[in-house]
Amino acid sequence: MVKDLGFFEKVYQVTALIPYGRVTSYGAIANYLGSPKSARMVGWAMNASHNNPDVPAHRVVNRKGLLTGKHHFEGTNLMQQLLESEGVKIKENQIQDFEKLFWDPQKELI
DNA sequence: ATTCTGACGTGGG
DNA sequence: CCCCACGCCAGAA
Repeated sequence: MVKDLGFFEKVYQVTALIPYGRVTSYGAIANYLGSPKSARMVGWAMNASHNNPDVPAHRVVNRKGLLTGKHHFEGTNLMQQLLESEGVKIKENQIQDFEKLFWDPQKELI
């Protein structure tokens, strides 16, 4: 029996469900977890997601579709490369057509 | 226990 | 749209 999943674990679970080529925001995940005010914690969780290779942290950006966490990836544009390899267009750290690619767990993951 | 931090979000100007 | 200030809360030291 799995013990009570911590906040981080939950974040990983949801993040791992983000479809290929889609993106979501820290706030959306936090909202889905029932803590809309804990968006920062989602980012913090991403910071600790280095142990979880299954967590596509590059598909999580801030509410503007800006790659604010790219500096936490190796190199200077690994995050962008990963996204572009999935067909996501990025210009100046800004995801193009962010609204179209946005994946809201609360709506899609009923 | 206390203090600080942060890959955010919102509201006001 | 931009900029600024504040709240938020789990984890680390």
